[in-house]
Amino acid sequence: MANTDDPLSITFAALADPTRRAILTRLAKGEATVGELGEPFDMSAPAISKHLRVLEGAGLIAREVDARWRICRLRAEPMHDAHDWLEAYRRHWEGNLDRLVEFVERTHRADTKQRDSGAPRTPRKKP
Amino acid sequence: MANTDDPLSITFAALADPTRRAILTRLAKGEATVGELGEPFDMSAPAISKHLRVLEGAGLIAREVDARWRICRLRAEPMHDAHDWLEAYRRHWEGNLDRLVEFVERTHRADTKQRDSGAPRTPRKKP
DNA sequence: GCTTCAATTAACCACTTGGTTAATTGATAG
DNA sequence: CTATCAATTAACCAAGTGGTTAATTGAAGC
Repeated sequence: MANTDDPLSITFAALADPTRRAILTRLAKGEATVGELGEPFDMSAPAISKHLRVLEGAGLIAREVDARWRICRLRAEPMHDAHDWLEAYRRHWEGNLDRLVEFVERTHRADTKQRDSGAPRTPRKKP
Repeated sequence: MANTDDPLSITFAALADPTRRAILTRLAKGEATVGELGEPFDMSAPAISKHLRVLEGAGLIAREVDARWRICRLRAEPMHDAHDWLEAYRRHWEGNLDRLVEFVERTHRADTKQRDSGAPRTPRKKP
């Protein structure tokens, strides 16, 4: 997920790591220093620093310098777009719509020996 | 994001690519063959095949063999957990709660020369 | 000035990712 | 049997990831 990737890809990529998600969960409870954020993890300080850079690159956290400390805060806005993107698929998991389609499709084929669905793809030629 | 990663990480990682998201969007409209899915992209067939493997590994699609063709279908269930995870942060982006906290915190510090927030982190010792 | 401490940067490593071209598998059509 | 076609696998490559240890920066405290 290079720096040239689109914002949504960068957001999803940043969320695709349990350490980073745990850091965001911690920050949801309030600001924290880098040291405090890294304390729960069996991981070196540079490793935490890199995770924070990824989160900052995704716009999911902001860092502010306070003397020797860097105070991190959650910036949840990018999650909004990710949430919206997923929202569009809600009907597909609610009520198991896709399983229903599959079931109907499967039984139909068993009867008539042909594939079909509500939004049929362009038929392949079998001359 | 190795195969040993947790399901949520695998889901987010699978979504962190615009080609794969476009494939899912296409499949939301109905089943399709691998060839049909790859047609819109300026990309080789093996590249599409790899993307489909990632999506299948995340449980986001299912493939069924039909003669020479592989019919792909959307399986949106894994998105449900991702959506739920993000949902927990809704209040942080709605109403710009985090910006509010930052504002209050910033003005407070300007007045009293000390940092503080609603859920304060453990204070650092400055002996 | 010297030390200590928080954090980052530098350099390195093993592994993954996203793409390529070439070869392979399986089914269909003559 | 042979040719064709959909799709995958194999082998390869450049770049990115997630981690390490060692070195560096910058502010604080005596």
